[in-house]
Amino acid sequence: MGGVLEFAVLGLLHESPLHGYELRKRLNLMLGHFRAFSYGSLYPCLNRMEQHGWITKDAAGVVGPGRRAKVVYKLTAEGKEHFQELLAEGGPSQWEDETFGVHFAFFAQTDAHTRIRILEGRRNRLEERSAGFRAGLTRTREKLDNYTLALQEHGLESVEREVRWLNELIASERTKQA
Amino acid sequence: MGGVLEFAVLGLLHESPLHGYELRKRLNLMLGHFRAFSYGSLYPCLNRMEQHGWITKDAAGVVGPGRRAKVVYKLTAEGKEHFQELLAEGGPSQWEDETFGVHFAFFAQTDAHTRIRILEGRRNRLEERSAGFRAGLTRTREKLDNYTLALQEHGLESVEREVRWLNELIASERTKQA
DNA sequence: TTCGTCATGTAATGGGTTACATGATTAC
DNA sequence: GTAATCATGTAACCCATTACATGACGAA
Repeated sequence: MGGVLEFAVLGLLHESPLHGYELRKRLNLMLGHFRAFSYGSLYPCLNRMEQHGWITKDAAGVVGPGRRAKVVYKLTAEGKEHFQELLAEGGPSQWEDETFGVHFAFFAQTDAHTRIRILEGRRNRLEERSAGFRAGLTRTREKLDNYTLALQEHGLESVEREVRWLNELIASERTKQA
Repeated sequence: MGGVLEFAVLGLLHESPLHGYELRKRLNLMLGHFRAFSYGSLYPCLNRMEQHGWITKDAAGVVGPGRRAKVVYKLTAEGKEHFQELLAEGGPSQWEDETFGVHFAFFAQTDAHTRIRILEGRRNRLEERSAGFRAGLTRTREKLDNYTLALQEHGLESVEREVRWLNELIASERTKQA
């Protein structure tokens, strides 16, 4: 259960009902470089979500004999509630690489408190990581070959850059609050 | 088969024989933020590799009654050969996010030609991606909310930054060649 | 009439994680 | 003696991909 895909579907359907094909396009457009989902995971996921009662499948367009229905998925009341719960969580699972991006993409639907909680959690998580990087580098610098070293240093800089970005976002959230 | 883990194990055992626990530590140290592997994937992978004849399992230390052996894994001749083949590939599969880092970490064991081929492939792959980002941004900029926009822009900058890094590496490989 | 894109799905497979189970060795 | 870390594994599960199968609709 859980999973990024489910959350993203909930978020997109929250804006408007969609059918699977369109859903997938928006998903991959929105998540850009973070992830790309295939139909092989999307449709089964939609079915599971229907069984949970979070969405409904409605046939759209003409459904004659020998015609296949175009299926439009729509959030139910329970689905909306479930999405709100997930949105408000802001716990450690929202700080991971794969999940953070998706949660961030739906920040417009959250309150400032949750936003700041997630942004700070993410930043702290990354700061731990960069500390680990630095520790590893000072400990083993001379034992690493140039390529491994270059990789570690580039990784460290990437993390530090994301931390700066998060700090800017946090600051702007705070001034918005005030 | 294939997979990042297998390649990384081959690469580490190429340097020296190791037992599983140590292997995992080095793996996660070397790959830093890229990935982390658990024993639940490492040990089964080692078994598969043994069945392929790429590595051997040797008992190390005292093995008395009621004592468990410490198992040291070692590359076979076929294993070395297989690793060399994988190293020399430099095809599209080496340009992906998950694989590139691992291949890069073993660049010291490759020749300059392969290195440049992989670096350029990776750079081209990322340039396609950043072009896609830019296209998406100009097409949908006004339809996106501020958060989604911020995410896309940060993603774009990350990709552009990695492209610059790769260009520097490529340039330095070329001067080394000359 | 054929090509591209829209559209919906399933089956097989892959490659990993978590939680569990067990035991040895080291440092305090 | 006990806690931390070293050490080896298995079983159940998860979440995704690939390849496949099918078919509608619009434009050239």
